[in-house]
Amino acid sequence: MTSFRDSSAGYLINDLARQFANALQARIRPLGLSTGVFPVLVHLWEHDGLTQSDLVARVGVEQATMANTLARMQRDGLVKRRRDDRDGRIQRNWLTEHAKSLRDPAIAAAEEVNRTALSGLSVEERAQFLALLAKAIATFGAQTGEG
Amino acid sequence: MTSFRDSSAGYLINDLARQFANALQARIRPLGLSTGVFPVLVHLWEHDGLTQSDLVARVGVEQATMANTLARMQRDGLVKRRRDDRDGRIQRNWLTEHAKSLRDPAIAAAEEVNRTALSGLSVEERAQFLALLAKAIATFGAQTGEG
DNA sequence: TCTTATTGCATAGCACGCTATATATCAATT
DNA sequence: AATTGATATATAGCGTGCTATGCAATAAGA
Repeated sequence: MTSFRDSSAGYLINDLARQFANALQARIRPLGLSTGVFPVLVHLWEHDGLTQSDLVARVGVEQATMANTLARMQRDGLVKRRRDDRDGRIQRNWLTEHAKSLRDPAIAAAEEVNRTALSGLSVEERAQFLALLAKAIATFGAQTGEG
Repeated sequence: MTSFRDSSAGYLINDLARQFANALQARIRPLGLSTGVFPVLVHLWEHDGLTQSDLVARVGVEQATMANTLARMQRDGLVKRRRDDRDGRIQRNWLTEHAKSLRDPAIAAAEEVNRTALSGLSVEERAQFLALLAKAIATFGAQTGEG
């Protein structure tokens, strides 16, 4: 008698996502980071000076969520925001030196969490898992409006 | 050049979990439900009258999270709480008739979200996906303290 | 030029997760 | 009986997500 929750992808994914978030949180807290800023940093490390709407499109959260996250990041000395001269609506987000210096340890922490989480899977299973995750994200996005 | 985020299980799972939560939220909102109460209801539908600590163990969230969720459910007329006669610390949580009546449409909504999310996967892939999710949850739980 | 979108960002308010801490009740020890 | 410990629940405070709404700056149309 397998109950609903054991065979519900959503139920399982929600569970796993919380475990990931908690594990990552524990490891990056000593760096002064939290889970919400992580994807923002990942994008700014790759391409500094993005606008809020750039980040909204890339990270995939709502605009209001990003506004709050960037406000916290500014408060905590991770980014500085400067208005654009040509377009008074735009603010570009620039990493502080401190935020740049956190890149390597932060990425290392995230990779350690990933390794821990997938340590029970074979190499083939890990590849399958990532592929299936990507596929689910893609089909979901296609269904709900091209996120 | 595959960037960190494309091959990070945590990154992908977090993404997918949000998509699931948003999709479920949209579908159960007309029923007066929200995502946080869903796992609690699933357990109470199977076994009514559980205590808060029962639910904490089963659902896997922290005690404080469950306390808040149950308070909202009581406020919204989904559960009634009665103290145990023999043990004054315990409160058992009983579904209202209204909450019982929501079972079928709520489960149907969740199953529809699951189908939508996995519609791009073959039958074999879906089975693999669920198995890999369960495996990751298990190994993760074993590593971080038998949640 | 004036009006009307559209775009970029902020704010309000809430759900839901967390940690840390308090409180009340029962159990066990002395 | 009094103290100590364990258990059950609540509360405070905050991060991260959401929807809904407001506002300022630019772009487009009349």
